[in-house]
Amino acid sequence: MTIRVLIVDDQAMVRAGFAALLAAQSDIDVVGQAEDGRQGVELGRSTHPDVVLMDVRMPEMDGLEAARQLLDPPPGVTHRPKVLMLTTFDVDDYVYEALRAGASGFLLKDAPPADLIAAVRIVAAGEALLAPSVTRRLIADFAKQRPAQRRDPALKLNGLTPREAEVLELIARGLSNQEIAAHLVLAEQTVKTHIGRVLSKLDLRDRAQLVIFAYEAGVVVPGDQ
Amino acid sequence: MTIRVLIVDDQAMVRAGFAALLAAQSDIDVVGQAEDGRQGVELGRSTHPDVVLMDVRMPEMDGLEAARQLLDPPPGVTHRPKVLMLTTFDVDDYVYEALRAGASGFLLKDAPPADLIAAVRIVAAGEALLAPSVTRRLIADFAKQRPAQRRDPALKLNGLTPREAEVLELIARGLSNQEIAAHLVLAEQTVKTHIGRVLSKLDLRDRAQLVIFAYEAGVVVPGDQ
DNA sequence: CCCGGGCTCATACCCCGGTATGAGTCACCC
DNA sequence: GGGTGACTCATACCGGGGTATGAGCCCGGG
Repeated sequence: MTIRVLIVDDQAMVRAGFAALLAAQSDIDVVGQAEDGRQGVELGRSTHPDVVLMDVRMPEMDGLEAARQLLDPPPGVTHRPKVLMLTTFDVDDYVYEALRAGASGFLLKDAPPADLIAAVRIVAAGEALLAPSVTRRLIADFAKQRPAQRRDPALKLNGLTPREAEVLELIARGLSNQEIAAHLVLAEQTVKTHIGRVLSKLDLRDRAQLVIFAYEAGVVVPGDQ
Repeated sequence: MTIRVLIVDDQAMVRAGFAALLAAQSDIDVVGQAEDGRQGVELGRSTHPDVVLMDVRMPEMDGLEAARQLLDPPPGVTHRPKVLMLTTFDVDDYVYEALRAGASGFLLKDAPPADLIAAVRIVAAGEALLAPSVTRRLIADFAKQRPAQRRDPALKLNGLTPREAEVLELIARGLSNQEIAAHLVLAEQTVKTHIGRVLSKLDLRDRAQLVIFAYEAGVVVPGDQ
């Protein structure tokens, strides 16, 4: 079972180098080469590679956009290759863009050839791999935006009772007082009472500020419903 | 300049294996071995290693807690080693805990010896490195919680006008209509008009849901004020 | 030139949300 | 047994928020 690889890079010499390197592996087939993003997307659709080596900076359509199109195909297109991004420069925002788009890896072109080959195999296997400097950034970012967020029952809900915390979460989900009452099988007034206490305990004004607090305190987290 | 390494693992054979492997490298010194977390923290403080190889599961004090203590030292202790977590099992929540605590890497013990050696060097150099399966999880998580968030001027604010977007952000900061009016030098009614249009465009009900939308869409981000 | 969209504002209405006050039940603890 | 705190609910008030309607201003584009 050979790994089908598509190489997308605007520099002919780079393409040739990678192609030669990879084609020399018995388990890897280079099924195509493209010199810009647009062509890369086309070839990606027609040659259905397992792995696309994608340069970041390219004329016509950059690697990020091309990766997005390959990874989020229009209805009808079923094939989704793995994308391994490559860059000459020591990264920056590109990385995050690429990862958000669903890329499986991010390597610097100055990596040892053996690393590149290993990377292709890893990515083809459904795993992922990043250049060490990229990994460091990602971890730092990850740690920063969720600083040692202990998941204990009691967050830092300044002395909220369980019931109050429950109400707070429902508010942060966008429910009205009536809906909360229905949800918890309570009278609407009871809900109001709880909310009143929460507001005073947290020193806030209205439910909009409660929602803000919930997000900032990690009671709810963007993207989990 | 040799790399000073401390090995923390409850299995004597594992310690011996790693020690032999690493000590054979000319640029690596094994400066100590510990068989549980508590001892690991002690030795970490006294032998000031550059890199700590830390097993996750251990009696007495697990690797996570030990890593936390080494990476977030009490006042007075200035030394902060890099921590490279090791595990036998294919990971889970441990990973996230470890990364939040500031670990520089996470490897599976079944990785090739050459990988372990390379990892020590990478981590010592201030970079980071993860096992491919871990990398995949981290990326997936990263991509999920910030889904393809285009950073262009226009987010995905379903056709909001600039003014409307501005109002939305102020709502997401917790301001009342009056305060928004004052802030933008407008009549309160004008603010209401804008909000009304935003609500209908986004198909939402009230300002609380607007706040939720703002966080989910990345108009505002937890922890940036 | 006129048309449309973005922005502004007024008047008027209604209801949800938040406040105030008081009170009843239950569980737990000294 | 009395006290405390969590939870429940009622009645009553009112002000902010959201809706509806209509209108004027300015700008850029057909």
